[in-house]
Amino acid sequence: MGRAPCCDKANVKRGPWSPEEDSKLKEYIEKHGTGGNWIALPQKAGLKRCGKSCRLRWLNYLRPNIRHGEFSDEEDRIICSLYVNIGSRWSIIAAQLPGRTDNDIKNYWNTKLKKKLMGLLPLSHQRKPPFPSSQHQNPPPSPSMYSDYNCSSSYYIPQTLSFTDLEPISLPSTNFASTSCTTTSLSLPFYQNQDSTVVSTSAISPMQCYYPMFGSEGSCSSSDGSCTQIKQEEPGYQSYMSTSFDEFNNKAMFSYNINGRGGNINQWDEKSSGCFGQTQTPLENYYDLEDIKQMINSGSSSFINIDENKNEENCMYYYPDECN
DNA sequence: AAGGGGGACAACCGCAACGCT
DNA sequence: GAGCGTTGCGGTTGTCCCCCT
Repeated sequence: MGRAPCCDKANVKRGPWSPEEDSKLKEYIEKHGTGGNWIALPQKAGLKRCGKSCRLRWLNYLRPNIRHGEFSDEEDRIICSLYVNIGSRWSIIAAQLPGRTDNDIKNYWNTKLKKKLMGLLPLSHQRKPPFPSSQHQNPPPSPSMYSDYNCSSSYYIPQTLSFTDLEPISLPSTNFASTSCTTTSLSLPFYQNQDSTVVSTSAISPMQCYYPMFGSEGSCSSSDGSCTQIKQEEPGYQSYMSTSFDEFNNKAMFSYNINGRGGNINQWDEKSSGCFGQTQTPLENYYDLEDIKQMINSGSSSFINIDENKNEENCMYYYPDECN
C-alpha cells in the first residue's frame, strides 16, 4: 500500500487560480498565518484546493515582495555563476535574488537564460592546451584586468556575464561543520562583486557529491512566509560562496554561507557545507564549450564558473585566432 | 481568418527530508 | 528506532498566447 495522497484529488480544484481564490488565500494567511499546516489550511480558508497547491500559490505569487518580470543583467550573472557552481539548486539560487522565486528562476533558466548562454558561446571552440600551471602561482589579476578585458568572442562566459566589478577580497579560513571533510583553506582568489556576493574564480572539479548547505532559514523562496526573509538589499547583509580544497581527503570543497544578521563581510558565519568532488580537477584543466554544453545537457554542473586566467594574455594563449 | 508550432510560465507530481509521536 | 504526516524541492506537464504561414 502506497502513501496516502495529501488531499482528496476528486474534491479539489485544479488548474489556474482565480482572483477570488487568490484573495481568499491571501486574506486568510494575512489574518491567521499559515498555522504551520498547509494541509489543513485550504479547508479553514474555504478553498477547494490541495494544501500543496495553496502553499505554492502563496510562495510563488501571493506573498509580499514577490518580483516578476524581466531579470536584470546582474541577476543573470548571479544565476549563471551559482548554477555553474551548485547546479539546479533553485531554492538556494533564489535565496540570493530577493523577490525571486525558485520556480521563476527555474523557468527563466530553462526557457531563456540557458539558451542565451548557449547562443553566446562561440561554436568554434575546441579544447585548447592547458594553461601552464605556474600561472596559478601568480597573484590574482587586478580588477582592471577584467575591466580591460575585451575578448568577448572567445571568452566562454559571455561579456554580459563578465565579472567586471570584481575585487579581490580576503576570506577567513573555513570551518566545515557538517561534513566529514577536514579542510584547510586554499589560497584561491576570491572576488567580490558589487552586491557582496562572493564568487570563486577557481576551476573546481565536477560534482561528485553534495550535501545541502543550509536549512530552511537560508531560503525564503520556498518558506512558509513566516520566516525571516533574507533581504540582500539590507545594509550589512552578506552572503559568501567559496571553494577550498581538502588536502587530507583530496576533495574540492564548496561552502556557501549566509550572514543575515548584519555582520562583517569577513565574518565567517558557520553553516554547513558540501563536498564538491572526490578528486580535484587540476587547476590547469579548463572546460571548453563542449564541456559546458555537455554539462548543461546532462544536467551536471559545478564546472568552471569564472576563470582567473581569462585575462587578455590568457585569452591570447587559449584562442589566439579570436583575440585581436 | 484559421490553425499549427513554439515559447513562456503556472501548476502539478513524486520523492526525499524532516519532525513529531 | 519505526511509523506517519507534512514540508520542501526539482523535474515535468499543461495551458495560454503569440507569431508565422
